[in-house]
Amino acid sequence: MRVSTQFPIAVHILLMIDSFPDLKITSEVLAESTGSNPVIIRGLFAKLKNAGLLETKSGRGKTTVTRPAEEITLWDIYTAVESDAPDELFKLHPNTSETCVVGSNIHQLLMPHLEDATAAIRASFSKVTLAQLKQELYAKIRKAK
Amino acid sequence: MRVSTQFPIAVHILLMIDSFPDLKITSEVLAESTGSNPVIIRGLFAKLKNAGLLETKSGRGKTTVTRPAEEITLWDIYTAVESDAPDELFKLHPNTSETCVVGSNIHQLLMPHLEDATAAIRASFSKVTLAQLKQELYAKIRKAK
DNA sequence: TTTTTTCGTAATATAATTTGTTGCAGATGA
DNA sequence: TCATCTGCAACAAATTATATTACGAAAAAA
Repeated sequence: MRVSTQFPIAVHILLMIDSFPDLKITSEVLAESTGSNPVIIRGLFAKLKNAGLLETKSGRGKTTVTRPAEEITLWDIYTAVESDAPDELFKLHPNTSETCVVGSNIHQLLMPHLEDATAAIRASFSKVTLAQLKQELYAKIRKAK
Repeated sequence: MRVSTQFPIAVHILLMIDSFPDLKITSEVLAESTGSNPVIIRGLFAKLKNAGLLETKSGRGKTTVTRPAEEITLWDIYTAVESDAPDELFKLHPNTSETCVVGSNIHQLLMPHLEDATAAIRASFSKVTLAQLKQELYAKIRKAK
């Protein structure tokens, strides 16, 4: 099982923008901070905008989080950026035999259990808000001082 | 998030071997049924043996499931075949900036939540046994008749 | 003991996916 | 009008997953 790195980067983006509303946080700055590159960031901008979590302006690097941080969960961010389809989370093998009793049934057999696991992930991620992450971040910064 | 196809294939393998103890189920047969190929199957044999779920004999294609189907869960199979490390399930971006407050903390910040999500998956998969899958398979076969 | 069958594993090749790069059009505000 | 960014397409590179070939070793049957 392998997730792309887009999810943590998306969290990173929202966290930075929401934490430092006065700074000019461009795709370039975020690329630097995330260790990614500007085009990936802009692609994530697009996805996050699409999910109604972010607003961008071309001119002056003014990106804003459109919802209060208390109302954005990790699951919101996750689904903004990656598919939540159980058979994409847990990939199925495409060429199972049609003639074999197991082969012809395995996908349907597994599917409800993959859906359950997906629901479990959703429940877990839904409990954590961006606001909470911000607090945890501040706590870490205070501690480091 | 993308899982490899190894997990469903591993389930497929155990299901077939346990369901048809009288048939000779070789890596070749399984390759045909799963739509994969013999070497992949043998690699999974090795992992499943390593996890104490399977026994193989070179000579006569006699593979046996070493535990009762009631005592093998989807999670057992999953961990036999794939890593259960939270930061492998949900991959983190490797090159975050050390100088940025967010960049230098994001991994530690996210980790506990990824662990929670992983635990949720474990709990979900742990509820389903191979015996249950067998029953569900039989039910499907009966229905199809 | 010889033959047959099948697993075990390494080496290599192919395919799929992800990530990174370059380039430029189109917004936006100074 | 100019500098600054986003948006997006096209392409390149890198990583990962899957498939193939090949051959030795183990086990059982002839």
